[in-house]
Amino acid sequence: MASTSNERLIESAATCMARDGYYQTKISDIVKGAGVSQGTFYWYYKNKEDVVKAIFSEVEQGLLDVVKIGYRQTMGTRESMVASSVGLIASYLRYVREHRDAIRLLTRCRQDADPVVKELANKVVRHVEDAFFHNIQRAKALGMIPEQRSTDVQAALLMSLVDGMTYRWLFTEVDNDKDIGQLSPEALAEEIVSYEFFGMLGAPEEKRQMGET
Amino acid sequence: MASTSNERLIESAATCMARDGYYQTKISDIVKGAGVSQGTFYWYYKNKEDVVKAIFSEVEQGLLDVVKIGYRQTMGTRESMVASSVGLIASYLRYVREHRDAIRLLTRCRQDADPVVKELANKVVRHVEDAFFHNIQRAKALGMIPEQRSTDVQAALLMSLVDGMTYRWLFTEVDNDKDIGQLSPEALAEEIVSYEFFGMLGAPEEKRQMGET
Amino acid sequence: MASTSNERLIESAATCMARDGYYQTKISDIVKGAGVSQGTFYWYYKNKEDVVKAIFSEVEQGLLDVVKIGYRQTMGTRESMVASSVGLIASYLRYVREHRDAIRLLTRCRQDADPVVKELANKVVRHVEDAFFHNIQRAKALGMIPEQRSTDVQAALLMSLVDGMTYRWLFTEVDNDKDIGQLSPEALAEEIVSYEFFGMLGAPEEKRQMGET
Amino acid sequence: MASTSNERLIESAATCMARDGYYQTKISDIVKGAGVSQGTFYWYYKNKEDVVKAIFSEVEQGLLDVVKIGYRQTMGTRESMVASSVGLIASYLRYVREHRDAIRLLTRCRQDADPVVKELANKVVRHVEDAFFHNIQRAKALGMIPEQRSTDVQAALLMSLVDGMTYRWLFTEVDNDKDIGQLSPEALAEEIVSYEFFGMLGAPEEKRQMGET
DNA sequence: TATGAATGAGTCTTCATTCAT
DNA sequence: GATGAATGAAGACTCATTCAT
Repeated sequence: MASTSNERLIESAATCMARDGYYQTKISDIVKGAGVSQGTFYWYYKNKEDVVKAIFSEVEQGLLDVVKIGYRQTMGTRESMVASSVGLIASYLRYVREHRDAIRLLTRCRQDADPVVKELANKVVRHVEDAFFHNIQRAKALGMIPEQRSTDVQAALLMSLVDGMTYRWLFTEVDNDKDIGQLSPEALAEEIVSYEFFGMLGAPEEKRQMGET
Repeated sequence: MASTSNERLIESAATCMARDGYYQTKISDIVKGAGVSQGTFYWYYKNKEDVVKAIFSEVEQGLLDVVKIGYRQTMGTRESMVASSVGLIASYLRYVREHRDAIRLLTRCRQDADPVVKELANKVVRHVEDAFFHNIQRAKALGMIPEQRSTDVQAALLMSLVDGMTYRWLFTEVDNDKDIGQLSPEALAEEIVSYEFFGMLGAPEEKRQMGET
Repeated sequence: MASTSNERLIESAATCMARDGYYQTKISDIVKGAGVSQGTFYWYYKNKEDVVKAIFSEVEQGLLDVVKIGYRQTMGTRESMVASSVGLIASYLRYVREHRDAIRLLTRCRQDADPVVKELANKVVRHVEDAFFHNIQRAKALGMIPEQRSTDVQAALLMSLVDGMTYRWLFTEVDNDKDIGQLSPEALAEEIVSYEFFGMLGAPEEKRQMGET
Repeated sequence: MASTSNERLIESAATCMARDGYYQTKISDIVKGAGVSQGTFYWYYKNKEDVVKAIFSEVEQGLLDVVKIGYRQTMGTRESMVASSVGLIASYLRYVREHRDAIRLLTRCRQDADPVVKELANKVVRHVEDAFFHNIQRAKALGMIPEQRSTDVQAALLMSLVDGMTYRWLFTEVDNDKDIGQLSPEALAEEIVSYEFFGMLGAPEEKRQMGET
């Protein structure tokens, strides 16, 4: 509770920037949110760029920790692969839900922030995609996924899927969003992973079911 | 040739805003790019919001025209469905490549622009997603796609895929981007559609091929 | 009378900066003095540095025009040399009195201004000293002044004399200043030139007079 | 060795202010240079004005001690007068060279500092000029210098000479300054005194030498 | 239609100064 | 004696917008 000025500043900065964007957030908004004076901001940070860096470095590690756990060591059945993927994506979704502000800030800054911050944000996301890439590569090496398709493209497709759905899930206003925002992390993860592995046509058993119907 | 001030303003605005973002683009940048005076801008437009609207209304119809062609009327084989999807996505990609600036502007404004413009941009994208939704629904009605999964979610997944890959394809610097930026619209469309229908595990024939190897 | 905003700005800037110094002069002071708005300043000038440059380039030419007239072409008597020197210094003094503000600004900026402005101010003064140097050199070439002493040092001594006395004459408050501030340009010029040529011991005829007394 | 915080503050203040000027020197610069904290400054001094006063009171006495030694008691030859003047100016130059920072600070503060400090700096210089004044007056009383010219003006001329040349000698960058900066205190003193007494036309013996050549 | 001078509110940033520890 | 966190007033600069011509 008796948080330090510094902590209050970081938190307020994340909240404001997630809500209003990097450029639209004024230092005066941040300090108002933190309940400190204008000068105090500059005691801790050189400028806006500086706070964002601090926020990013916190979030990057968290994200990577989650994604790297997905690294598969041994062969398994297709079912176990799918199940562990669902588990991975679900942890990812739980993580981002816990860190909504930082994640939204990250997403926004990839498009709108000054060049240094932009590049930093993209680097974070690139690191996550790299982790996805290695997971796919490993699955191919273990013979669990066919090798025809480019792993680069597949990692990009997966990243697009996860990224886009995360945004829809967390940040799109409900009335526009049908029911996606209501899904549990696990349910959404299941949808994503099903799509990831089987596409719109679904898993064989699903197809079988369909054939039977 | 001798384009009007108005045309030059629209074009300059699109270029500047695509490059710098909505808020970061100054009226003075736009008029500089258009080679007219500050006052002239205000003769044609009330403010920044006003130009963006003009740009958006141009692009929305184009996008919808492309997507609505994909609306399937009659039953066909799975192969023809996939082929026509590839055709659809490829036209989409060709279209956005032709209208890079407007598309990038649209994408950026969904996240960073004043509320009215933001909502406008999101509406355009929502319309595209609706078109996807109806295409999927129709395919389900024709029995070409299993019906278990929520069409809402599937449309969102497809939109994420198309949106994310479009961004990667057009706007990410090459060195970070491996070879995605180099793909032809057709090749990229093929990758997306394959993923869309069959996921990472690939189409049955691909799996068969793999099995035979 | 109906002077332009630009003219009013230049004049106000010179007045303020002469009075308060480069760094202590606020843009808000300048615009207040000019009776225009803050924004108007920035329409005409990039910043403080920019106005000062404009002021300096005006004054430099004026100063050089005065000093260069002193360039002696033909041999003459010692009396004519002294007389023409008095004329030169007197015009110089009249000029600086007419341009008090610019001159004071120049003097202050040689010590206190940002590096670019400082260097600019010093350059102006160096040009004046160069003109003095050439005048002395020419007088030596014509055999009117002994050649033992270094012309560099002599020019510097003369510059110190003129500079220091100008400052005392124009800018030192009277009560501290005995009667120097009351002298006419011609009287002060006569004092300076007498010292310049004959030093404290005075001209021969003066010495003679003294001897006779 | 282990100098006190107070000593370190004084020294740092002199260094910073000599280099950057009164107004441009921040308290934070001073404490950085002294290696103490911001708060410590305010333990010893009320504000910037306060430190400068401390610095000035140190330097004033030193300067006066040097100049007052020049006070002539008894009649002598013109040569001895010149020689003792050279000695006086040379001590002065040695002194200011030893106290460069304080001297530069003093010089700068005469033009740019807040009114109290400015007046203080001017008072120091006025005291020096008074000492010059009395020396000249005494020389006149002893009949060693003609009396026509105003002693006030002569003292001011001498002060200008000494002041200007000191500045040139110590503080002007070499490449702009030809060789003045390279002179020894004695050589420069000789130049100044020769000019002081005989002006540009030189001493009689010099003129004779010239005539003989 | 078109110009560009003029405005002033809005922000970032600096820095002397205070004060609890 | 000494620290350094905290303050807030002051000042530079930006930029959307207006308006007379």
